[in-house]
This record gives sequence, structure tokens and C-alpha cells, in this order.
Amino acid sequence: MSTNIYVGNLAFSTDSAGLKAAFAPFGDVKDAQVIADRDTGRSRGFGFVEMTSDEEARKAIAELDGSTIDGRQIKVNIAKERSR
DNA sequence: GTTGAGCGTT
Repeated sequence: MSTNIYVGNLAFSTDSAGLKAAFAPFGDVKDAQVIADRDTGRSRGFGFVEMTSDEEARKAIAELDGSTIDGRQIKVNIAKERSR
């Protein structure tokens, strides 16, 4: 099992690697992805991070929500279910 | 070569 995290208000210059780099210090990041427009390939300004440890995920959220990455104050929360 | 609310493609 793992914890899925929503990250919003990302700078358009932030990519999946940048996202992972931000969360990695707080625990094991299973996967990180910035959602890009499927047609243009450009960032949509938000993404998701999946962490293997639920407690580390919560700590990362607490530490990173409202923090600044690439000049933008990001929004971090537990993600909703993808199949909506 | 731009922009700014948002919960995603497989």
C-alpha cells in the first residue's frame, strides 16, 4: 500500500523530477508526476506524489504544504481517488 | 517564447 498526494499551484517550470526532489528528503517516494497537458506536453501546474510510508507522507505534507518551490507556494494534500 | 484554478493519461 502507499499514500497518494496531490500537489497544486506548482510553477510551470517544475517537473516530476523537481517534485520528487522536494518530497524525497521526507521519506521514500515511490513515484512523482507533474500532470502535463496530453496534447501540448506542457505542465498543468499540479501533480501527484506517491509515498510508500503513510506517516512519512503525512509529515511531508505538513512540511511542504505552503512551502515554496521554484518561486511558487505549493499546495499539498492527500489526493482524491483517481477513478471519479 | 504566453498562463494560474485545478485532483491525473497509463
